[in-house]
Amino acid sequence: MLDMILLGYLADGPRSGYDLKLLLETDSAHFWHAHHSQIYTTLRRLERRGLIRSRKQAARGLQERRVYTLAAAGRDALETWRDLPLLAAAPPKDTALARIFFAGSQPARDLLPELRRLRSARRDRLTELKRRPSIPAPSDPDDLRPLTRAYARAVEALTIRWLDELIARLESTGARLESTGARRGQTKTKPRPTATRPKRAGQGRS
Amino acid sequence: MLDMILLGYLADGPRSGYDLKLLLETDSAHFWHAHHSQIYTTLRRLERRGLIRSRKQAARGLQERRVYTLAAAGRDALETWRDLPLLAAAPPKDTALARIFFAGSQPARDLLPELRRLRSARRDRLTELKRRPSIPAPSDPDDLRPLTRAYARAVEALTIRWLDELIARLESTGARLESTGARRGQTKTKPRPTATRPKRAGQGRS
DNA sequence: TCGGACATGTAAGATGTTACATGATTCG
DNA sequence: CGAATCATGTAACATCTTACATGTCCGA
Repeated sequence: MLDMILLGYLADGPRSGYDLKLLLETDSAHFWHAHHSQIYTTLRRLERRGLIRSRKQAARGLQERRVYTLAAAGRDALETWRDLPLLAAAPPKDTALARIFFAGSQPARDLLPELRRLRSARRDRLTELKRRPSIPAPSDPDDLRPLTRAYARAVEALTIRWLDELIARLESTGARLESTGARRGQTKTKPRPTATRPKRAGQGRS
Repeated sequence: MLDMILLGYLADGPRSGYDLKLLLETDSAHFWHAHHSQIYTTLRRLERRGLIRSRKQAARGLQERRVYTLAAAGRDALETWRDLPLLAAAPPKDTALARIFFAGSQPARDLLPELRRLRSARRDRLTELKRRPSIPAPSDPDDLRPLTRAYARAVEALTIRWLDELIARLESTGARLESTGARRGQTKTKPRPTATRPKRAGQGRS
């Protein structure tokens, strides 16, 4: 897949490895991620296979960079990929959800502060998605790229709402766990835990 | 991560590799995926490292199976994982979205049928998520597992809605490409000549 | 002159995919 | 009897992560 993403961007015009790294971090962060090490090695591999070509470019006042262009074989590969069935869609892998899924039980487990941090990170992601305009591409006449960003924004908003509900729920059912640790078993819901605004969770035991 | 998911399920009780494979395919398909080959090799690795133990179990009338149980070291590893910060959340990787992102431009590109197939697959996924009740786990007193499924359902619903809009949009702006070409196109600033339309685009009705 | 952005790489190891392989039991 | 489901594996390969490594240029 990374191959195709790199070829996809190179179809817009010549790009350096660094350019592509920045594009992945910004323009397409909502559907893919790669470390720079992987980007550079993948570019070299694509070049060895003749899908792209590179030349060194020493711009005045700038460090030397290696600029890649799409070769004919690369354009063909991209075409082939685009003709592939769109199905067999990405099996989702969400480590944060996995953590929540298996967070259960622990008596004094401090899941809540973690969830709040997660929510805040997701809010940042949403702001970032809203702030940065899509980079317009001539090869995207139907505005598919901005539309995928709109989708990503909607997913972020949904995620934040879900986290809100989850946090509210845990606050009401588990507030006492944060004050008195070390108790396990049937902890039934106390009628009045605290106000809707809980104090910050400190570690009571030493 | 797969390590932790397997340990997480083994914390509920003894399970065979096959059990875990089924759990991944059903119970946790909404946040993770693994092939059986990876599951079996990972279990062997976890056993070599002393995190889990296994014994062969030849049930009458059934093929022999190898049943794993969580060892003390495994329980510790799970605890450590649960204490890790929840952040640095899964960098999203969505191949379908990548395909749509880079689908642009091609004059007679048949994206629409593919999108319809994708939507239908997502609808199946949603039905599946609704149909199958969450497997109740004693180690999940706060119902976090069903709640992550509820989240996954909401994401599916959102995805389907987005695909609906996208399809509608492409139908209206690109209808003339599929029909006889008589319709005037509006909206886009793209002066598209209706010239280079190939007759058939792949669906082999003879 | 120091830190941050620019810019590019290598290497080891972990993780994940695809293909190959085997064999039992159950149901129609 | 054949297909589906149960059940477990190996091997080759591709992909991805983490750490190490090296420099330049620009502004404060």
